[in-house]
Amino acid sequence: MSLSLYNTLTRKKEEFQPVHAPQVGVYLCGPTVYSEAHLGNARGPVVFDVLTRYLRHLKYQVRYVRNITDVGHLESDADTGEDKMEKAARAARIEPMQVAQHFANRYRQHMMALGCLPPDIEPQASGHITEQIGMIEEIIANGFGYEVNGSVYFDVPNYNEAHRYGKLSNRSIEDQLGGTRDTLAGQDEKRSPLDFALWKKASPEHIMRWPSPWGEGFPGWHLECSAMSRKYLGNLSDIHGGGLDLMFPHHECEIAQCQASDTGTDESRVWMHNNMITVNGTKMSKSLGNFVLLGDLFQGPTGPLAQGYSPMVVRFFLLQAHYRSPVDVSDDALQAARKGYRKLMNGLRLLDKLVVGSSLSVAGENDAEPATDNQQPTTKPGDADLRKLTADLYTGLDDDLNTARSIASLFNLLRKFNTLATTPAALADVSAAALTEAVAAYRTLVVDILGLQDEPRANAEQLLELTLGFYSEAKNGAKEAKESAEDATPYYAKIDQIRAALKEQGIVIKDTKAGVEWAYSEE
RNA sequence: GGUGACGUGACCGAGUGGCUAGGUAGAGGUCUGCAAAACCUCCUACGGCGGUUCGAAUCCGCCCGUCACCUCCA
Repeated sequence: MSLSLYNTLTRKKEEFQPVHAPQVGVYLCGPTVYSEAHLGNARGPVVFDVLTRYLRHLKYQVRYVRNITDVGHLESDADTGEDKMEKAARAARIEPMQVAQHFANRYRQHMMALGCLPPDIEPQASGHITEQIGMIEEIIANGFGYEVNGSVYFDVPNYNEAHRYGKLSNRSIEDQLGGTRDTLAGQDEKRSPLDFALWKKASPEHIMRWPSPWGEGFPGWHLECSAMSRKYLGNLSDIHGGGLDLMFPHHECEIAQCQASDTGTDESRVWMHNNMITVNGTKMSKSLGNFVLLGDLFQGPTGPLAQGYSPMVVRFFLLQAHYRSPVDVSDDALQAARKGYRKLMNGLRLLDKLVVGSSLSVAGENDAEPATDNQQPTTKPGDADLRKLTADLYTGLDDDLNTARSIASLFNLLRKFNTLATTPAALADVSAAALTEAVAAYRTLVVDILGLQDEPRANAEQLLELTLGFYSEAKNGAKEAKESAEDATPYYAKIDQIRAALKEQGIVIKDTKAGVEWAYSEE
């Protein structure tokens, strides 16, 4: 079995072949940090987290790059003065970089909560202005860029002569010219409406600006990824990804920039695009205002949802669908996911008992029949079924990262585990080897690859209060018994038992006039 | 207008032409002091109309419907 991935560039599933095995370079277009991340923003990171986890499981040496775009993109072509970052900064009366830092911090928190391992490199666009300028110079030198009034544009028609602009999104420039909508303002500098900015001259009020050969300005909207991918993953990375809505123009422009610069490649061998998250069938987006912010979602009711859902439930929910399918958010769907997630976690907790139970039953078997051969049979009748279920775990993942199928396989294996746990006869029917293998595979897939962890639902202090409640009841019982001259011994026994049990946990009970209190033991 | 998806049982959601997806909900049962969990059984669908085929949810055509991108967007 080997991993195959759907490549947007070739429009088919391809067996994954690293450019330089065993190294694998993965790039995911990260957030523009001018606002809170919403659920839709989480899908790509979760999918790519599973992808990189799985690649590592397959023994590849992965370098995972996920950028932070902290150079604000302009609100529109027409708006030459203010960009998103500056707008947010002005609203909050702080530095644009403070805005970027704030939302980058929030983003990392949310991603961590969702179980996404931090990327190996998290480059910031603002820290790679030099690299971006260098790339622009190459593009100009190669005849695919031109300067006008301190701005530099990418010459799409000219580029299209030598290469094909639109190879990723399957568009032709004729179609795009024909279908151009209302002429946008601020386009007069461009030779063609299809051209896009590589460098923009900063207007006097523009705060985020850097010096360049063309004067003070800031880099274009697609350049940072091309420049940073090249810097950290070389001229040709293995996998480049993002949301479907980034395919055009963002990724298309990235490819053009790489081909037009000295990079001279498609930037990445495989291009992957995750589908959108929808609300009532419509794409969740900032502009439509139908978004669910991650911070709100984890906390409680928000937008179309009547209640909150924990990060792990959200992660499981996202992984229950294939990444190229749209996913619709609703309370019904999330609640169903929550139950499924908990079922999977209960299974995780069952695993240890299962192995212990197995060895015990094996020992008992041998004790009962000391005369029989002491050697454990290497295979038993139940092994075939168990091994089949185990092997099936990865068929989904191997097929274009189909987490939905692998999760279905997990539930099938879990049913088997539950049967084994409750049916000694069935347990005796499988060999320790097959069982150990199955248990390890389940745990590896759930924890290491899908990145699902048990979320503690019970609060330790609340559980302690509960215990202290029973303690108080025993105390009262003892008191009443004493007053009515009855035997209080059973109550004292219970009291002592609770005190001893808690003491083992490092907790001492203190009977005060105000009531029962506790403290950490100082011993 | 161009490009590209998608329409699966009560809900969510996989699906490589023939073999049970899975989760949730519902019904019945086993187990159980009660309950929960677990297990077993059931409900078992593929937008419509044609076509290809021994056989199609799966391939082809048309129609209906939904969505996405073409403008910042994961």
